[in-house]
Amino acid sequence: MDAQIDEILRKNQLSVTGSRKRILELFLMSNGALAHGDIEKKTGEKFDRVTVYRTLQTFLEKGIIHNIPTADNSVLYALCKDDCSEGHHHDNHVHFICSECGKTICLADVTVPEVKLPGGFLPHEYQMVVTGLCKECR
Amino acid sequence: MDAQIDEILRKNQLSVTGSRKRILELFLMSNGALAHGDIEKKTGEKFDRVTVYRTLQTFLEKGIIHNIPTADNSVLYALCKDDCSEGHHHDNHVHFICSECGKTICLADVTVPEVKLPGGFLPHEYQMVVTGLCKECR
DNA sequence: GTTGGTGCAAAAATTTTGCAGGGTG
DNA sequence: CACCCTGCAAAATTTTTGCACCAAC
Repeated sequence: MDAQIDEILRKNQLSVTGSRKRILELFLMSNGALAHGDIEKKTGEKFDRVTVYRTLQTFLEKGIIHNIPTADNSVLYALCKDDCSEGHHHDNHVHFICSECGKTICLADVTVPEVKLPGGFLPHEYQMVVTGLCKECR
Repeated sequence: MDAQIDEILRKNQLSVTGSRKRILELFLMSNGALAHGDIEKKTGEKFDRVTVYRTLQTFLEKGIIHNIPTADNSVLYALCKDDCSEGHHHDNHVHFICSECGKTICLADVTVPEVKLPGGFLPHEYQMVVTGLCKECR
């Protein structure tokens, strides 16, 4: 795990620092989406709030994580797949939001279907969000 | 138009007030999604910022509008179709967000394709957001 | 007249920015 | 050692809450 973290950071030309390692570790462990608040809690507020903001921003720019839309418009981040390059996400799986427990789940196996757009539109990224009840809450 | 607005408000057991009429009118005219900031601008700041917040909140609860998740996690609202009842939305058309001019366009003719979910998930609403360049900006 | 909505003020929460010190490569 | 990252402080922005007044029914 530790080696994996280092590799991800180095591959993106980022210096390996404590906060980056820890936050990246959280994403690898959680296997889901994290909010800014989650990260603060899970690190035990060991890092400055500002550092968390900047680290997330950096990860976003490098394409290590992406942000995902949620039902209540809070800000959630999730790990990108390996084939995300800088500024270019191929993260077109479906996100499921449970309206009961509020959890956001990445349905990695469900790919976003292609849609035909009216002429003139130049699509760049597709996102799909399904809301409903998850396994536990139904 | 004015009669239509009154009817919508009355149908939802809301008193007909200036701000509600104006904000609802904006949604009917825009035929697309509006951000909180858009509304403040388009009303010429005639109404208190707080009133706008509360009006939007009320409309949300009544199911007159719904919020749209966007790629950059800004908060957008759009009118619900007629068959939206309270807390029950069937607004499954595609939203297009232009990354150049920032406009959000409802592609009413493009329906969201059905996707197969893994067992256990009980879907309620499908939303799809496409980002890219619109006709004017490409 | 009663109920509910609005505006104002203030507080709370979230996010951004500047700068000096410290860790990384 | 040069550079980038972090923490602290402060500012800017966004959202929420309380209360008195006014408008809608």
